[in-house]
Amino acid sequence: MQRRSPMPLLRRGELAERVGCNLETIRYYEGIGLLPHPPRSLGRHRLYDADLTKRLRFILRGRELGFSIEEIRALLAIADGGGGCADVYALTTQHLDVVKRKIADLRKLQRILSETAARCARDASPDCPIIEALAAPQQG
Amino acid sequence: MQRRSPMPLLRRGELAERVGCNLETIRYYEGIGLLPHPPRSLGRHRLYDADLTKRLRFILRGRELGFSIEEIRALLAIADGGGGCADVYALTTQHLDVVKRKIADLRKLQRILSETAARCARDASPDCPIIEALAAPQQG
DNA sequence: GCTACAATCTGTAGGGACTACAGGATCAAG
DNA sequence: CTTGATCCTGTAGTCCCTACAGATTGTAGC
Repeated sequence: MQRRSPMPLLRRGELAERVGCNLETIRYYEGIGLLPHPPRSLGRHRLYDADLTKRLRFILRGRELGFSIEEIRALLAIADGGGGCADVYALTTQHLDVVKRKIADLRKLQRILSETAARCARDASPDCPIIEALAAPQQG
Repeated sequence: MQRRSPMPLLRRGELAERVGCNLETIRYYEGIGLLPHPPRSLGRHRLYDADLTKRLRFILRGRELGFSIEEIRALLAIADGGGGCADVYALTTQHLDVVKRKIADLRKLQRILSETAARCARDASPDCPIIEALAAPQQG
């Protein structure tokens, strides 16, 4: 059990910098109950240990991966509860579908954007193909 | 010039249904100055012609493609001004970069999600690989 | 110990892009 | 002419933060 100060209790600003988020975001997550109330210093300053840091990283990671706050709340509940890997699996594959659809949409968008940009004369001509493309969605 | 009633002036609800958006969205776009004030009926009900419908479609299409309201405002200004295809090109390619980055991120996410989901035992075991993956981002 | 100055505390307001609601007026059909 | 759907207006709520103001600590130098 190596407990030789692996982390010397961070304050909010330090934690924010370490995990790479806005420091108000931390307070926000505490406010909505994703992050538990941390212990405080004598002067009521929040103090974060490794566990809380890990939990915050979990939340941020989930957000980064596109999970909603409520989805993350569910994941955390399962993680806290210990069991229910099946639930996590369901949540994840469900989310995976959303991600796949999003990628497909963006790829279509990319194609449209680059095609129209390629056709663009890049001059001051009044008939811009990009504008046309935006104006006429799918009129066959 | 075939002006034999190509469209018989739509009211807000009809327009919303036709273009496929929430009817409050139309009023919102009018409020922020993307959509001009339409003519009204005797009883102050908004009446939309083909031009306004087209403009709304333009806006919705732009949003769908991920342009921000301000970007669309710029595109519309250029379209209204007539010239400046070069500006449109700049805006589009710039946006294309964002889209490309987003696709790359989502692909990475997709890989992570499907890999972890595949490793998931789908039982009630306490050590869920998905939870682990979320908890430990990139600790080498 | 005292003085600066940075960091944190609190509550609350703002932002982007909508969406919903309440209470009243108008429209189209019967 | 009445009924029920639609529309009007202004305003409040949603989601997920982000920023600000004014007061309070924490800390480093002297």
